[in-house]
Amino acid sequence: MKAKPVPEPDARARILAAAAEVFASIGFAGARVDEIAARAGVNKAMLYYHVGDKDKLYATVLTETIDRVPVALRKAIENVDTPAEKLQCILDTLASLPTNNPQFVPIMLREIASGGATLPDEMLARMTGIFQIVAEVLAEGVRKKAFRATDPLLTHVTLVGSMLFLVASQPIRTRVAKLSGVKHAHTLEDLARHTGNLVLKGLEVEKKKKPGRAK
Amino acid sequence: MKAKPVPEPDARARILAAAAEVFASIGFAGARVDEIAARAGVNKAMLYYHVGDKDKLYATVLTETIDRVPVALRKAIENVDTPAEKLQCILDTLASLPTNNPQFVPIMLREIASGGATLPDEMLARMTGIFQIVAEVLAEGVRKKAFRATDPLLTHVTLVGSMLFLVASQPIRTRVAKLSGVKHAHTLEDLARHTGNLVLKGLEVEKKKKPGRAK
DNA sequence: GTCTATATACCGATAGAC
DNA sequence: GTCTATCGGTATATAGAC
Repeated sequence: MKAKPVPEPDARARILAAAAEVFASIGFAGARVDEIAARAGVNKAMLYYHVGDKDKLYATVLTETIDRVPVALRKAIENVDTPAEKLQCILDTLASLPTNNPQFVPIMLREIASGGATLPDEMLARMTGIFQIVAEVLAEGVRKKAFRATDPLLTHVTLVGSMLFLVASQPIRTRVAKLSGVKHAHTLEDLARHTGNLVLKGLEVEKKKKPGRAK
Repeated sequence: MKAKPVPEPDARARILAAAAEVFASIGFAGARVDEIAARAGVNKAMLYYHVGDKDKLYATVLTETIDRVPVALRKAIENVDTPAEKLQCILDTLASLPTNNPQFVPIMLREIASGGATLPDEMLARMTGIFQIVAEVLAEGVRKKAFRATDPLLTHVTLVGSMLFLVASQPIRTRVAKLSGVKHAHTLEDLARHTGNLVLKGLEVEKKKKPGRAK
């Protein structure tokens, strides 16, 4: 094996990191290639040389950003026993995204807001990787009689969506809390625990009740 | 009282409606004033004459779009008895937003994604109107021993966030479902009921349990 | 591989005729 | 009130020297 074919070991990485920042904070249309280059400390022409045009830049950032999430989720639940604890671990991991992968949440929110209009099927397939993990845990929970049977896709979106929303709304929530004089100051762990307490209970099987009309 | 000072009864309204569409689908930075004018069927110069520049246009759309929501929520719960039913009504109303106020969800998602960086305090105060309603219902539920006491702001965001996310992700979810061969085809009512079943249970008071360590 | 300088296009905004 | 024509600014992208 020969030496790395990549020149300037980290120029490309710096460009992608800067691009992720800018795309996350102002979106694709608002992002300026000049600013990405400046933030990466490279000449704009070098940005085009190393990565490509703006579309290529965004696609690359999107791919790398999304792909890190299923990896983190798998790792988080691999040594956890019960399905309920696994879901809580998934929530904890999502809450930690701003620390480890700060661009994921805003970028994903914007993609959802535009209905994935510009997302190629291949990118959707990557997003499905996250759903697969949650779906597996839900199925395991149902199999072990810990969860009631729900629509996996809807439950996944409810769980992940509320978590992403909670995380993304952190800055706005802080301002709103200040304006209305409400207490705030929640850590990211607080958010995951609150969501867990609120949502996971809805998954529990009914212990002993009247038959009731089930759907 | 004299006749309407506004010329061309609906030109301004058509402009605002077109602007809402475009802002919702591609965001502020991506929106083109020319396209908004074209979609409204007015000359671009008239757009500037009737409404103002792009910033003014967006601020106007944002104000009108947000303000419609608390009104709809108040109306939805005014003749409803129990707090739990009120929350379900709120979810139903949020689920109906794509029908009555299609721009609200994508616009709000984008604002959250950018951390409200460009939102003036006055606009935040308007958003607080939605939170106030949910907070009132939550407080009523706690007072009537129907809900356990939770952090109102976090619970509000969890509830509304999961609902908005569910609604906004409808197009992407449809594509994902098709790609992974999962069943989909949910009506907006299905979404509200699913969220209600999942989240509202987490608010119920524990009937009879061991004291446990609270918080 | 690196950088300057520039081509090319587009977009927001308005001047000014009617 | 309405519209055409256009100005000025800015953005993406690349050509070409080193």
